[in-house]
Amino acid sequence: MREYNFEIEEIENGLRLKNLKDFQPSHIFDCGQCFRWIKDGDESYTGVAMGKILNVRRDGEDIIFDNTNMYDFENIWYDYFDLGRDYSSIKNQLALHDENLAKAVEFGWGIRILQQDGWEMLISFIISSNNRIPMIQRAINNISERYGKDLGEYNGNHYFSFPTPQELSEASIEDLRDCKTGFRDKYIYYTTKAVIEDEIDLASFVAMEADICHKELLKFKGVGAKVADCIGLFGMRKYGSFPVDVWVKRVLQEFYQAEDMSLPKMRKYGMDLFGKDAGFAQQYLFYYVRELEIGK
DNA sequence: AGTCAGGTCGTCT
DNA sequence: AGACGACCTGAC
Repeated sequence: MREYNFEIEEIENGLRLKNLKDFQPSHIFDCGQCFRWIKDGDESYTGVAMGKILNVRRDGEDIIFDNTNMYDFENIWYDYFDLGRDYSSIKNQLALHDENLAKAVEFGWGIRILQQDGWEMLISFIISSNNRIPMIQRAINNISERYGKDLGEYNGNHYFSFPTPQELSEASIEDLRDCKTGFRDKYIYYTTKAVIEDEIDLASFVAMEADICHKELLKFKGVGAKVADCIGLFGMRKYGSFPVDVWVKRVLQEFYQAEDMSLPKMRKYGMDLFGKDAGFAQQYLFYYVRELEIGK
């Protein structure tokens, strides 16, 4: 077994993580980075990632991972939850930047940026454009049900993997419209087509230099600056990304004296302001203002 | 009925 | 380069 700076206890059908710092399920799953983790009635979250169903909840000071084992923890969940990163150090650094960021970090103390799948992020964030979270979730769920693999049951519900490019290429534009993707149906269709025909491996984007990665992502239909930044940050480890949506735009205007400038300028403004950790700063700020509806 | 939501695309200066 | 309207969908 590997050595960690927290303790793991194997329990019935899962794991108990003790002394795990900077980890709060609600902060992680509700900070806007993912769409497939749904809160159950018991305050636990169930989601699908890397073809596995996992349930996560807090139990006092501990975190419970249900429906998994040590093997998957070491091979999947450790990296997925970015457990090798020292978030306390990042938070301390950000808190020194300014008062507002300090408050945002305190508010979303348990946020972690998940290391999600690049291909899934590509399609998911295309769907996110000019859309609402419940509808984004529904569309992704429809796509997974119809084109992904049945992963079986957990607590009475069926879960499906997010389809591979090959699997999703079975869908026509009309099929995608039926999944309630709206006008983004053709973006998804042509993006999937491009990935298949040009044999693009989205996982290889992780190794790319951030700027190149961003430019490559912009080549896909339905991917603009904001969506490319989200894909880069959440699916390709580009932590200097600064996705600017309506909320972040408000943040920059409310807290950081930004004028009402264009999106490309806002993006540069944020990246210059926060530097290499801009992506982390963006997440804490986004969660803070959206939860409290600051500036609305 | 009109507006708005994790924006992007196409078209026109 | 930069501005502007259109766009699925459904909830307020």
